[in-house]
Amino acid sequence: MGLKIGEVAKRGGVNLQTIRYYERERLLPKPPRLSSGYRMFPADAVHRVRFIKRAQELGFSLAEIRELLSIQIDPKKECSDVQRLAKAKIADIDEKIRTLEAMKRVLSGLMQICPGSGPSSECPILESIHSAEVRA
Amino acid sequence: MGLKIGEVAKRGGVNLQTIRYYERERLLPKPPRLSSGYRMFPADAVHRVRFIKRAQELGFSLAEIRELLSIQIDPKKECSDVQRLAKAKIADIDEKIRTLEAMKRVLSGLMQICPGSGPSSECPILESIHSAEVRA
DNA sequence: CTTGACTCTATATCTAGGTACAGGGTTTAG
DNA sequence: CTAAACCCTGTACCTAGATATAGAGTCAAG
Repeated sequence: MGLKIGEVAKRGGVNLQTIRYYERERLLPKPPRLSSGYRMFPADAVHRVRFIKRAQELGFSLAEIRELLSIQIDPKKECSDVQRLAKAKIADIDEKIRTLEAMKRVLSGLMQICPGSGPSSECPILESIHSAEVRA
Repeated sequence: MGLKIGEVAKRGGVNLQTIRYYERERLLPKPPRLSSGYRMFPADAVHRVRFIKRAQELGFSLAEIRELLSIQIDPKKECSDVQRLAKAKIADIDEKIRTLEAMKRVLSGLMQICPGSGPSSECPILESIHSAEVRA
């Protein structure tokens, strides 16, 4: 019973080196070793790895994921701790979206005034970049 | 006539090392040197630096900015080349916004089902991350 | 003429999240 | 028994966009 590192990596859908990296970064607990020194992971290490990848997809950094994992494990921690992190992350996401929308507005505006032909030396897009400012 | 590197950095609003970095990365042309080896920049190097920072604010990478600059300088290049880059960049931005909105939807959904109190071991947010999937 | 501000090159460091390689030891199938 | 496939540690490398440091040379003011 127990999985060797290659199996955890394959089932978790990540590179083998990534498993060792997560262990170093304290995202996975240090597993017991065989007498040969081989790591033997409990089966739920695979779930842990997938949790990490899913949380990354949701925009959490590894540092934040480490915090989520510690909340999950610590029985003194509460749901509200998780909510706090989720709320902060939503605010982050909103901020990023606002910035991107501002960028898009500026670029779209420039596209409309550019004739799309003629020498680039007179291109209004290039001219405008000289004075463009993005604000979220 | 001509500016030393520190002056260009100060007026361009960037670190002095950044000027040398931009030169290495071919974002700024190699300036002539005094007999001492000091770089002497033409006055418009400052405009070039500001152009780079503005384009970064618009979401262009340094590689893309290098291309924008080459378009601007090459008299054979056309406005349409600039439009092509701007259009691609808008598509990039849209893609990023869609991804972020998908993340936000997932997180917001999780927030709503979480009671906000009780032990984290039963937190539906944590449980859901185990099966969450983000799609733009 | 000295001193402080400036510049030079080359190299190292940083963040974030990994990936790759070298040089070994172990396990398993045949 | 041997060879492939696996694992170990330690170290180096990668992207992107810079920033910092070391050690040396130069310039300008008083």
